[in-house]
Amino acid sequence: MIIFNTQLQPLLDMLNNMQPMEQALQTSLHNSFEIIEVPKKTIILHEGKVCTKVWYIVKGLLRSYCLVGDKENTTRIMHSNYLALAPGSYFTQTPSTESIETISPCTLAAITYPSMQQLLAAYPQFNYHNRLLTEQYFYKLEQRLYMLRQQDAAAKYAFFLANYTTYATYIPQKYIASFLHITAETLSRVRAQYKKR
Amino acid sequence: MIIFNTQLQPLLDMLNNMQPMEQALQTSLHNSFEIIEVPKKTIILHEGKVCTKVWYIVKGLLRSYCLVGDKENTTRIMHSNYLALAPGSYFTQTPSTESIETISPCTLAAITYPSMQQLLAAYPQFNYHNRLLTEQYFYKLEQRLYMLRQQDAAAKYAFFLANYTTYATYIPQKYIASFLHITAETLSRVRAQYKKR
DNA sequence: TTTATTTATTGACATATATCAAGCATTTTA
DNA sequence: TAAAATGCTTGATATATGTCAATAAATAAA
Repeated sequence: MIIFNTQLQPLLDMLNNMQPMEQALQTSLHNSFEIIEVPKKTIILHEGKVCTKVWYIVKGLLRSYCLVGDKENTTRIMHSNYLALAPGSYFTQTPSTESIETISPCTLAAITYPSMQQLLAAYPQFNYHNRLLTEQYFYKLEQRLYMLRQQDAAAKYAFFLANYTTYATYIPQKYIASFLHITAETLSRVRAQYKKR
Repeated sequence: MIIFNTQLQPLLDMLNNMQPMEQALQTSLHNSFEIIEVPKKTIILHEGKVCTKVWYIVKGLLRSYCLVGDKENTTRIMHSNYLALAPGSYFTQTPSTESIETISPCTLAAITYPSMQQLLAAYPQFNYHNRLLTEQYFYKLEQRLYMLRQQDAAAKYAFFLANYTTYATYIPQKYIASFLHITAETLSRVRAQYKKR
């Protein structure tokens, strides 16, 4: 096993864990990523633009959001060792309906759509990892739908806490609220109820 | 091009349209499906059971649903030329959290998980179709999330009408209501408002 | 067809959550 | 550090939607 002494190691570990990758693939993969440092509150993908990259989150928190009427809806909250992208836009290479923004200072590893396609073509084995990742994200997407189907605000927040425990503290409440599709005021009241017990 | 004079032709056409399939794959695929007739209100996948099949819908309407508290939530409405499955359960071959039920009498073409895996192993090309299908379903899943994020019941129903026009008439309202995560009474009132104009 | 069952509509009322507003707390900026 | 900006909390009130109930309509069964 090659050891790349970089911030990409957790990503390579995660992929090798799914199915060990041949060395050439690991090297190509490693060389395809560009590490970038991004300050807080930076929009890395603007609504209306095509999502031409996938960002592996080395460190930090991000969220994606879209406008519904005049309201901002947080659609995803993304943390380290997660891939950030706008799937609908990335898959079809058409304009995105959502934006992606950093919540905290982030270290990201970016790979372009063409690079990814090249890797998939050059290393058929890599399609397997790709498929498993898509399936994992599919599952998470289903979970978010299930969250919105909870009975009331308290149940939604309980669901959120159960699934985002580790990061909950670092995410501004207003984003959690818009993620749960409730107002910041309602979330504040729900939390006040929680504290009482 | 081979012509299979059966009810599977639309499925083969759809797949060939993505990327022409070699004849051996088309034949194997064709032979892997079993056509079944299912009456109305039949549960083809029970919650708690593993989803070991994918059903291609030749004719008819189905829905998937899950329980949230004591309420039944319709999670998907599926129509002809669509694949019915419980993705979370199928991908991981673990018990399903949702059931799948026919809304009308259906003609279905079923393929088992092992058969599908065999086809994917025997015909690497078929992985491409598989990936595109997954991406398409991913997109639809995102759409349903977006629907639930609409501002009010009227907006949700408008979204539904815009995306399910063709089938809207044939789906019992109570299922549409639970799909929109509103009560049947609220949906009835929203529709009454619509008619006024 | 006639009856029974299920589904849809409508009204009265209850309730959860949104909205608006003010004050407090925290973070950012100068 | 002070000032400004942003975010959170709490209260008063409005409103959309849920709940319950009764009736009508549509569908299924006898």
